[in-house]
Amino acid sequence: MGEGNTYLCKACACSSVSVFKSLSNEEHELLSSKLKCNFYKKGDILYREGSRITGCYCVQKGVLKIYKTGIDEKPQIVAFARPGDITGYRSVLSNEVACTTVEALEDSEICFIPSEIIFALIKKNSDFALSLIQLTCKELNQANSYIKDIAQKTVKERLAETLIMLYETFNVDAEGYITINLTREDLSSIVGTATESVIRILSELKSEGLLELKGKKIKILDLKKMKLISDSIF
Amino acid sequence: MGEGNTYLCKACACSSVSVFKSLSNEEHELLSSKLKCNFYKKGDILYREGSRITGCYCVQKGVLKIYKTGIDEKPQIVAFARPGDITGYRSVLSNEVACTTVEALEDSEICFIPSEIIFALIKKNSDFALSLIQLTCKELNQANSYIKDIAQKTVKERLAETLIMLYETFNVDAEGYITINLTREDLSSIVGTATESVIRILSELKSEGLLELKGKKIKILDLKKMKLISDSIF
DNA sequence: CGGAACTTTGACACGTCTCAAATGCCGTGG
DNA sequence: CCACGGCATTTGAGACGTGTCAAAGTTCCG
Repeated sequence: MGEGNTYLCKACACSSVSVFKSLSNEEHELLSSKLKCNFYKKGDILYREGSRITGCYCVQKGVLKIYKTGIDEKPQIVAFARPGDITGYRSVLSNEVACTTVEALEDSEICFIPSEIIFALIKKNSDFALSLIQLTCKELNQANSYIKDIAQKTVKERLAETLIMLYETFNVDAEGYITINLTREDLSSIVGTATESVIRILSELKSEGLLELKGKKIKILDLKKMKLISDSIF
Repeated sequence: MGEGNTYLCKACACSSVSVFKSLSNEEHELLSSKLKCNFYKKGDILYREGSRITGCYCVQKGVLKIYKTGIDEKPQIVAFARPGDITGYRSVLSNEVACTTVEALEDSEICFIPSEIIFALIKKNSDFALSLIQLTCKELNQANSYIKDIAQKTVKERLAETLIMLYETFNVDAEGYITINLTREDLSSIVGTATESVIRILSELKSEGLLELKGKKIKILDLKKMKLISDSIF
């Protein structure tokens, strides 16, 4: 729960990336002057499902996992947030309690943007409003696709799909391993399966020569075949 | 594929319900003057996944099913649209090809709203923009919830959940049967399972005294118990 | 009235989950 | 620095849910 020092953040990633690109100079000023950055340690919770939040969060540095809590407290990861991404805007804009829990996967640096600013910008700048709409539309479409996949694909196909998504979202380190530190349990919370199934299928994919495993680290050896599996083409 | 007569629609449901409630009188005028209504027969396709659409659709009368096409052309229903609902706005706003196919479940009357109007209204009226954002946020949250459910619940639990959703969305007729005509296959395309499983579990729920079945028609006898099942509490 | 589409039932195979136990890894505190 | 305890990972065995295929029955609609 620690949140370290708060400092004013003049020119953080938030103002240069993502939905804020349509802001005028003046509006950027307004935004920057109101931002507060915080440090979060790995495992810290930014906010919990059901709590009321008073602004949204823009990732400067680090990675967040965003999940809903299901049966028996089992989490279902619905998204990640990387530098440049914002989260919490849904609850802010709909003026409802948070519908997900957000947790830092690594030590992170996060800007807080008070609700008023968001609303003011929407009122002032219709391009910004449009950007926000397009952002939510894109996420909505991804969510619908995932519903289709999770309903129709096998666990192996979904795991392949998830690994490809992680590969494309987080890139790889010098050795070719995907640059994100997820436990097997985290993986199962994305794929929507049991942890043991993830483990078994990972080693199956390894024995088929498609993956290399080193502890938690995963390297995709044959992206093409992985895509075939993910697309149920075998 | 028939689309019947087109007529100008001065004061249709679209202008009184849903996201358009924040429009000024003047804007209502503008909107109404540009609307074109069409009739669609049961089974008609409004547009297909992958096609480019030039406006969005507002349901006056009837019901639409909205689905994505998956493995082996198997459809996955992601939403319905009833009178007052609009569809297609996602693709319009993101300026992308349609990400779903939309089909009339009954004979329907649908207004077409050209893209320009939508964009003009967003530019002019920030409250309208905000309404649109809130609409997409709500749908996004529902989609995320459904991801969690489909990943964690059994078919029986999801079927119960689906029936409750249909009950709450479409109400019941004089005899208490849910007012929507879905085939067992449609049901399986919502729940994300095989048609035979739907059939088996429906009759299981019937034999448990929770449902009454008359052809395609379904009556919920014990809503409370259905909710318990849906919530995995037995 | 006839044919097509939809529904139902049964048998069977397979994927996936659960539970249990063994092993490995890592950080904490002595 | 090492030993300990706890947590994550791995493996196995068995049960159960669900999907598939096939065939018969039913309903719907032209």
